[in-house]
Amino acid sequence: MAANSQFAMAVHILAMLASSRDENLSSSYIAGSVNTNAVVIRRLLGQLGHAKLVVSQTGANGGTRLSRCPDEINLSEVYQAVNCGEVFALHSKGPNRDCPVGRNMESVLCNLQKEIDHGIYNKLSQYTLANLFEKVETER
Amino acid sequence: MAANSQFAMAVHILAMLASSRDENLSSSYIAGSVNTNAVVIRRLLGQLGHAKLVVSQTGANGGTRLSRCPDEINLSEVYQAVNCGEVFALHSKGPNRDCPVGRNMESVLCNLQKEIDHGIYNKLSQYTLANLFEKVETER
DNA sequence: TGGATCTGTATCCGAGTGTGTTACAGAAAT
DNA sequence: ATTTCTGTAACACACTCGGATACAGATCCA
Repeated sequence: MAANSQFAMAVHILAMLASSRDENLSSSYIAGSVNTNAVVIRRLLGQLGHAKLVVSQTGANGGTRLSRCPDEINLSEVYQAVNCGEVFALHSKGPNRDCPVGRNMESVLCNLQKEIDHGIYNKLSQYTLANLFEKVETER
Repeated sequence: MAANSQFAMAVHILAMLASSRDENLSSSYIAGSVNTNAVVIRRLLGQLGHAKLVVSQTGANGGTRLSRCPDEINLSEVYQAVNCGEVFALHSKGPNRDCPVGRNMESVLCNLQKEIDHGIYNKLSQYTLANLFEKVETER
C-alpha cells in the first residue's frame, strides 16, 4: 500500500519553523510551501504540539514556532509524533491456530516487526532537525 | 496508515512451504492456515514465483514448493518480492518550488527515505527463512 | 468595544487501494 | 474425459488519506 506522507510533511513543516525561529508562522503560510491545505497543516501541528515539539498561539498574530532548538529535535521524535504505524501489518484475521505453523506465526512476525521498527528508530535518531535543515540549505 | 499485510502473509506462506519441502502445497491448503482466500494466496505466490523464490505446477497434484533451501532464502528477498512500497510517502503534489525551504525538501526527504529503506533491508538480511522457521518451531 | 486574524475541530467528499470473492480458461494427472 | 489445480480477470466492500468548508474560541489592535 502507498504509505502516507505525514512524516514527510511534518519534517517539511519543522524545517520551515527552524528557518524562522524568531517569529510565529501561520498554518496557511506553511501550507503555501508544503503545497496543501491549511487544515492539513494544522492537523499535523496538533500532533507535533502534543509531542511538545512545537507551541502554538491562537488569535491575531498567532501561529506556531519550535519549542526547542533544532539541534535538540530528533527525527525519531518526529516519527513517533506522527504515528505512521507499522512497516508491515499483521493479517487482520490472524492465522489459523489449529495449524502448527500458523499457531506461532503471529508472535514471530510481531517480534520481527518490533525489531524493524527499532531499526528505523535508530536510523532516524542519527539526525536532528538541525542536521536536516543544514542539508536543505546546502543542497543544490 | 495501516500498512498492508502482504509481507506477513508471504512469510507465513514460505514458512509453510519450508515445513513441507517434499511435497507441493495447494493454494487452498495454505489459505486454510493463513486464514484467507485461496486467490489471495495465489496472488502472493505469483509475486514470490516471479522473484524465483517458489515454483508452481498447474494441473492435478499441482501446487507450489520452495525453489531453494530455506537457509538460502533471505527475508530481504521476500520483502523485495512483495513490494511493500516505502516507509513514508513523499507528498503527492510535491512542495512549492518558489519557497526556499520547499525547493530542496524533496531531494532531502528522498535521500532519507532511501537510507531508511536500506536500513530495513539490512535488518531483514540478517534472517533466512530457516532462522525464522526455527523460531516458529521452538516458540511457545 | 468591535473587527480582524488565527488556531482547533468537526464534518464531509473523492480517490486510491488492500482484501475478499466469484468465475473461468488452461494445464496436468489418472 | 474427469478431476484438480494454477493463473487471472473482474467486481464489491471497507478503510484511510488528503483536501475542503465551516465555525467556535482566543487574541491582538485600532
